[in-house]
Amino acid sequence: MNIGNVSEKSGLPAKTIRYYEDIGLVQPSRRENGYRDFAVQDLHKLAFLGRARSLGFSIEECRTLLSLYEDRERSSADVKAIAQSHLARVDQKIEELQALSATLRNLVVRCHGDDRPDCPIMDDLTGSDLAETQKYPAGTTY
Amino acid sequence: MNIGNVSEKSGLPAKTIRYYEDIGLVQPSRRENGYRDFAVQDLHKLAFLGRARSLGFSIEECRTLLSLYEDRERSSADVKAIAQSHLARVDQKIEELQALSATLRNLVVRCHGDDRPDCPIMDDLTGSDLAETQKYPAGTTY
DNA sequence: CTTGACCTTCCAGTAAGTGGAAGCCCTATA
DNA sequence: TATAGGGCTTCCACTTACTGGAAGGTCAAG
Repeated sequence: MNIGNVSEKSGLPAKTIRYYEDIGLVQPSRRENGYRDFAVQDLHKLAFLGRARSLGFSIEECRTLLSLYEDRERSSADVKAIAQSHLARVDQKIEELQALSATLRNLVVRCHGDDRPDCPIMDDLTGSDLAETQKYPAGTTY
Repeated sequence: MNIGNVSEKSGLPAKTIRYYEDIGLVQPSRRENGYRDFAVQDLHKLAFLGRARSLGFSIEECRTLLSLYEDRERSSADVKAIAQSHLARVDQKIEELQALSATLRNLVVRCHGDDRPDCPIMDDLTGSDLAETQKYPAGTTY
């Protein structure tokens, strides 16, 4: 199979597939004319990678998952561990973004959004709602 | 003020401050010995940038916010627009991650996590829960 | 005079690709 | 048979927002 064919079937851009070869995730053979020649197994691997990436696994996690994928003796515990730590990262990120969202939303609703310069968002960014003494402790010189 | 001093006061690493100068966010003057010499206004700008970055605004948004910060005639509407579109992006990201989290969680709870190779997570990644005809439509040749 | 903390610049690397240029290869058609 | 097109190749640069490190100049203290 040529790369265009594999690209279409796997849903991955040809560029990405070449990149995956570069970093050793797939090793297609070559024809005499230099064209890559993908086996069905390569296509399966690439589809696997596409799905794993779409679930947010990092390339290095994908590499490990791929080796587990090819290991008939694997323990599901090893797979689960990777998924679990990824899930934890995702959930952590969600929490961070939710806190961020709350802060931003609060600023946005308090901003009039008119043609005057007064702006609680700017006030937050400039720290102008903090006491001067907190921003620049007494006795500070520059 | 030397960069170390500004770094400490703004909470930004010296490396980051130099980078911000590189991309034109601050323009400290130079002493005879080549050292950067930051004015109090520079410190304010850097603190502003630190806060804006911590709220997730991109560097380019920060650049715009900084110009609004320095514009006494600005409209709060301009500031609000930036914050609002950023908020929308954040909320969108949260939704994506929540969908992702749900999918991962579902896979994780269904995985026994023992020493056998059976694994719903792997099944998802390999698409083995899809009908073969869906994966490889009849008549497909490689 | 030396030591150590600061400061300087420049280069490289991060994650995971994406865009583009220059140049083969293959097939169909005029 | 010449040529046009589409597909394939490699290589380089760019993206975001820094971060690490090397090599070397500067400054104040002891």
